[in-house]
Amino acid sequence: MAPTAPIPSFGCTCARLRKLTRRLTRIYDAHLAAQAIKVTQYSLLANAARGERTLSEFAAELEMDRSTLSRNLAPLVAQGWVGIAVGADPRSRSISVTAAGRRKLKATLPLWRKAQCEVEAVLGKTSIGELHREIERALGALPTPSGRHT
Amino acid sequence: MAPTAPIPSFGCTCARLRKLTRRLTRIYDAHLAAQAIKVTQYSLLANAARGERTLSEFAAELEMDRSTLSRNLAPLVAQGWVGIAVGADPRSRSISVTAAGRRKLKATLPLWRKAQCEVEAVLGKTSIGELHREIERALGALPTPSGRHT
DNA sequence: CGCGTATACGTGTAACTACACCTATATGCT
DNA sequence: AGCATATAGGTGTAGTTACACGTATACGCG
Repeated sequence: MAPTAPIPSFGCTCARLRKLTRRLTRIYDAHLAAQAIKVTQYSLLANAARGERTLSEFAAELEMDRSTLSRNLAPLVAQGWVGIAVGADPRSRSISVTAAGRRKLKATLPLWRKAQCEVEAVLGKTSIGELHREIERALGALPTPSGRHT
Repeated sequence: MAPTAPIPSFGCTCARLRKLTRRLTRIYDAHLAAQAIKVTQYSLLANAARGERTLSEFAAELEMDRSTLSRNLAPLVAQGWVGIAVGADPRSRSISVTAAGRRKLKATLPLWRKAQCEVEAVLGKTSIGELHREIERALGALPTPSGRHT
């Protein structure tokens, strides 16, 4: 085959998004490193601080696999920032932020803010607004994980 | 504590982006599952098909850690889709796509296209164009991994 | 030629991510 | 009460991601 066929996927939305995610994550993580916490963990902690919920509820909000969330919480629990207790339904687990977790959030907030500000500065207020709008639009339109099969 | 201080990070660009990435990845992976390949692997394979390069060059293009790329290539090598040979400089590794890899690409392309089309359909041609533009704009503005330290 | 430095990779470690499958408990129906 | 089914989590396995550090080879200078 002479033309070798035009193999695209250089315009793969998913790949482009993943590349951007890699870059952004590195920037945030660099800022948060001073508090020895990653942006993924900080986000989790901040979200958990919104109120006590079960693992399933939390996972559904984040649209993350329950097992993924369970494992991502492990380091936070190990640091004493998050507590996991048996819920009303003994099958469920209630996720809560501890006092230490709240202190950690408070200590990390300025660093996160600096990261966010840097990104906004580099991108420009308008541009980041557009980016957010597009992200939200996509999140609004794209199908949600829906129900698990098994 | 009544006010508890306004802890944000619900507008964290990184977190929103990661959420969107999770959703998109699931969609693409669902389509590609019929060919037992993930979108990350397909992207890697398609990119590798652009020409033989060293690991470092490839990693720089993808803005991915060399060690990450090395490990992500492992499954592709195991499947016989990608070959890794010692380069001109014996320290370097030359990454190439095998004949089997090209066949795999050909077989997978329609599935990827369906995934991409579904995303475009759900988002709408205009919207996905905007999303891409914003992603590219961000990629153009944000600092590149720059130099490794060590 | 030999030594110091820079470069190219690999390994160790750790976290993020998801699917398949297992266990335990709740719930509804008979 | 008893069984079938559904729901909540956990474990196994595998892949994605990056940083710190180690090894090997190249390269330049004395």
